[in-house]
Amino acid sequence: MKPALLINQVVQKVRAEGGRMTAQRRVILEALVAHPGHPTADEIFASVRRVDPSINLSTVYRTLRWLEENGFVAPRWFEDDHRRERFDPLTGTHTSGEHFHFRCRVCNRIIEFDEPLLAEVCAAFEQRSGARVESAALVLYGVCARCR
Amino acid sequence: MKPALLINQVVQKVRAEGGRMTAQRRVILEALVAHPGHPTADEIFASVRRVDPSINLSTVYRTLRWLEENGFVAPRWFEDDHRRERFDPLTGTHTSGEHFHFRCRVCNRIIEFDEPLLAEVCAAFEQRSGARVESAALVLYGVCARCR
DNA sequence: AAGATTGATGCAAATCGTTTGCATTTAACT
DNA sequence: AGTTAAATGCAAACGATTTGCATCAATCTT
Repeated sequence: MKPALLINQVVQKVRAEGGRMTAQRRVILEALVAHPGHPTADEIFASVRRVDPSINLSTVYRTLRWLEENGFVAPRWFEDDHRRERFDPLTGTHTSGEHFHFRCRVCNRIIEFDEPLLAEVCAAFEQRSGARVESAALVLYGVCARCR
Repeated sequence: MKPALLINQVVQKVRAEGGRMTAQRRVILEALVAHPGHPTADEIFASVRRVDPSINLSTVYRTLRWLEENGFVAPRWFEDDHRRERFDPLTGTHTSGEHFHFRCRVCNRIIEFDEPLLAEVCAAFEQRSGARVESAALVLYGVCARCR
């Protein structure tokens, strides 16, 4: 459903920026790709440590920030643990403003969906208010099918 | 449009809970009522200090938490400064799940709206996924009419 | 293939918003 | 007025993220 973010693309971009493809970055990327859903920095850190225990948390953060700045992941926050940043690997299958999240309060899983009505909601608001809408974040909270 | 949260109601609730109506709480409440939009704790703190410079920031937090637990305000986070908690005075004019926010990235103002389509979006998602939706948070980001 | 260059790392300390423990104050009861 | 427990002020703790800096190592040079 959601094709994995391709490591090759990242390598290419790193080099294009005059950066270096380090062992740490490779491990972090692999952890991110392998992770289902929207991991936090220390979930990634935990995976990464199993492969190379010498990797530091700040390296994980720096790598995730780099990925964010270069459009490979997007930061997300959800109302329950709103302080922990979560990283949403971007795949190009849906662009920002066109998809939303559902978070199950039982299993904490996050489900991603496209929602055509959302565009209408934005358009309606623009008309009514005179504002220009540039992006939208919709999060639904509840209990997923599996947990009911 | 948005009727102010009534101090009398709070006083009533405080007493019902066996609590005390202190001078500090009164000042904080007045600051909150006087504040347009969705202030942060230290915006409230700043207002409050002008009236009584001896009030402490932790008292502001404790009071806001109490208001939150008793349904007088709701906590909100927006993507730009996602770390700062904002306090949304609840008025009973619209209930949770039925209203959303627009945030202007120029003036940082937050505009609140009801949006009937949102209920449809939730219903559509429930049908499609089998999940039960309990609440929804929709935030639009862009430039408001005044700032264009 | 060895050396130079400079970007990335590990570590520890800093940051920022929010919370907490505790001794003291004070609102509301008697 | 005196009692008592809730609320305060203060300072210290917190948890997630960031930063400065000395060191390490990918890539470029030769």
